[in-house]
Amino acid sequence: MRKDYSHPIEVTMDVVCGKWKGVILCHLQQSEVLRFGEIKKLLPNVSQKTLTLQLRELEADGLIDRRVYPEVPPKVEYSLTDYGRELEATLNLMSDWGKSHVEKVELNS
Amino acid sequence: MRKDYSHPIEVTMDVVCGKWKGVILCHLQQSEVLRFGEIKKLLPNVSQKTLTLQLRELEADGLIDRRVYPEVPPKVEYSLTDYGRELEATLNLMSDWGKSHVEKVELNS
DNA sequence: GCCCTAAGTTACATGAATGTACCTTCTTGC
DNA sequence: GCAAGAAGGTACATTCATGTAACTTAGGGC
Repeated sequence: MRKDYSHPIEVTMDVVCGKWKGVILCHLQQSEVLRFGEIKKLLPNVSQKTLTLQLRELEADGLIDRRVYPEVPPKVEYSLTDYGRELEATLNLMSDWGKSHVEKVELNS
Repeated sequence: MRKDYSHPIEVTMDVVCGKWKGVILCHLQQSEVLRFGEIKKLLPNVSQKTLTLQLRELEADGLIDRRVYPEVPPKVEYSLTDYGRELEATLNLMSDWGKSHVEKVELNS
């Protein structure tokens, strides 16, 4: 953990609020297992370095599992841990709210 | 709205992921109405400028209401909009997860 | 007349987060 | 023996979010 939190929600936000973390988690929810390259294709605008970093942080926080196959070329698979799956309901609510927010904003324009 | 989103969860994260926004929303959930100074006391480490900015952004996104009383010295009250209240369940889940994450991390140390 | 008050604003500085470009690895297919 | 492939690492640059410090406003209490 990183610092002093005055409210438990800050913990969750710290863990989830990277620029790409939410989307990564959502995709892992749907697909169970994804390789690095597959995730990269799903997020066309993320850079290699940043994607690696976001995945490492999610791993360090215990949300995802990283399985390396000692092959060449390399093969690395990512999946949600049980612990990460405990965020499923939250992530789904956030997606739903986001969808309705988009619709709301489009109505007013 | 700010940019192209590839997934609806990005919208919610954009709206909620300021450094102080989650906590502000949680406090407004509990207290109904808070003055600027009260919020500031609840977040002892936020700077004046940043707090103002976060509140303005939440207002612009329709989550909170800002009521100015034309008095001197000024009086400004903030409260959740109905729309902001639709995030209640999400915020509560996030708080719960955060609490259990803290407990989990403390066990391993 | 002067200071205090609450909720700002402004100009400037800093740091963290993210991006770009290029290097590495070893094996298989040609 | 050369290139391609997947998943990185590294050095450096840039951008974005926050922070600091000082100024503003106008009425009430002294």
